[in-house]
Amino acid sequence: MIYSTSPSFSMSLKLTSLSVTAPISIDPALRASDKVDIRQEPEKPREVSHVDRLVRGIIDGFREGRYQPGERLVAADLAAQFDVSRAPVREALAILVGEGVVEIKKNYGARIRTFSVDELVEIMEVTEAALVLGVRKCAERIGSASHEDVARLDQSFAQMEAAWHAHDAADFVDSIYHFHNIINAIAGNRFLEFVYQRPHFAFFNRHLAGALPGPGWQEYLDSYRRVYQTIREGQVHAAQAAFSAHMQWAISLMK
Amino acid sequence: MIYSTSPSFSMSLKLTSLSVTAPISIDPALRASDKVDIRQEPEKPREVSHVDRLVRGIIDGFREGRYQPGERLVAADLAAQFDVSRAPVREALAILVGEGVVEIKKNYGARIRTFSVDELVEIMEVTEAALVLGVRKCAERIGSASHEDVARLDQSFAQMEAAWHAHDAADFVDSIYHFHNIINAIAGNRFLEFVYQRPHFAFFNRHLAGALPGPGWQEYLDSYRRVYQTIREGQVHAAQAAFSAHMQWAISLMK
DNA sequence: TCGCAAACAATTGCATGCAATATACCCCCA
DNA sequence: TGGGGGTATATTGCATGCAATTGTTTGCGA
Repeated sequence: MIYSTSPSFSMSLKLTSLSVTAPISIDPALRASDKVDIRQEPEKPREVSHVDRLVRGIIDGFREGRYQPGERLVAADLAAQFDVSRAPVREALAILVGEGVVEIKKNYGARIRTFSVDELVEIMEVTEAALVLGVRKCAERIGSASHEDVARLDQSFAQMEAAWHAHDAADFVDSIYHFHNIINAIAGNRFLEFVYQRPHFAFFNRHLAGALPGPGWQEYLDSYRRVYQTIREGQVHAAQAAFSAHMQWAISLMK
Repeated sequence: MIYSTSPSFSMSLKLTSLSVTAPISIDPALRASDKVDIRQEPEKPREVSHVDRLVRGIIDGFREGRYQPGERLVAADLAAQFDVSRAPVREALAILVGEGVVEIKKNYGARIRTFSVDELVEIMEVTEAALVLGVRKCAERIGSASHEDVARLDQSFAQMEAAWHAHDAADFVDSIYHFHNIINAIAGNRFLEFVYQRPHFAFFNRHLAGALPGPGWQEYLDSYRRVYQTIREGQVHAAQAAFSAHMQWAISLMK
């Protein structure tokens, strides 16, 4: 079967690789919709395009602190850093502009966007609105979820606790992002997964770390423990309420 | 004041032009956040890049039926159609891939994505979750909204009614999209505006038109009238409930 | 007639080059 | 010393070219 490496699959792979951020890897099989001859594609060594590498690399670079918010990004420099020409760099930057992650100033360069507190609050509100859907549907479906999914949820919350105990705000925010990705996956709404995995959500999420290790550090984990436990117990309404309350509290804290 | 055409503004303009779709034009002044010397920028004849034109042109082409879902898009052809080289075409396609609007098959061409009913349902659920935030905050703030904003809301609903009476599903869906954009603007959450104006929402929204002029055509407008009226009266909870109920009803209709 | 394989054509992915232009620097002058 | 103007520089935006790779077609054999 030479055509097992179906082209539509390679594309859907590309799509996820564009939207997903470093530590989170979503099973590609989840995304494949129409074609049926989809499997893990063992032979191909995951050939990603330069554009994919660049988009990931730039976002990861930001997440890992290599690029600072507001920092100037010059296409030629990036091309040199990633050892490619400026054409794919420009395509990657175009994607990131569309994502709202970078701005391009003509004849000057791109730069990573910054956000005011007001903007972060607004982002939080929208994030809450979207994620509460995932929390609700996840709690509804946790009873019929696979053992692997439940285990991943447990493990993810454990990671969150670990990051919290280590007082590592960046890791903590990352683990929350990861936690919600698993919730969204169990919720079974692929579009929610897709939206939340868009670079701008991952990117904006990272921005929140800056405002985080504030006075409510203790409360933050407690809230998420409530969300986690009510989800595990399938208490749909309680989970939803716990999550919304947490987000509203976090928002009020930011102001 | 020679620096009135501030660079950050030209960028935010570019961003909106990337994300907004044809018939909907959001007042750029709404988007300008930090800098204050923002005005309609009268001297500059709105110089858009080729990439912007292409992104808009392709999405509009889809919205207006020029490109069909699943249709093959060849970069060289698009370059000829828009009278540019393939470089900006590739950048535009890269953006649209990131948006989930097109897929690119290597050495074959791009094509406009199609969606199953299941996927459309999932999209509707996320859309509801996001838009209900706008409906709520709009109802909260309608009392202190400017006369212009209220007038735009009224006018938008009138347009919706007109499209409905003309039995034009595409126009009707467009006017709903427009209606929600105004609601989001009044709601005052710019990130919600930004997210909802992303090409993939505009694009997905258009897909819904195909499933629309079904059995509940009458009910559809009635629902939105309830949403509109309760918003106008500032009945926060009722508006929220009316909108959610409508969406749930629409979703159940699709299954 | 059907299956299969090899050659062909078409298309993408990427590199490179050049013109337009915004920014930054420097020098001059007050 | 501070401000203003002109030049130089740096960077983008876009066009073009080429190689790699895929889809398609055609021809051959069973």
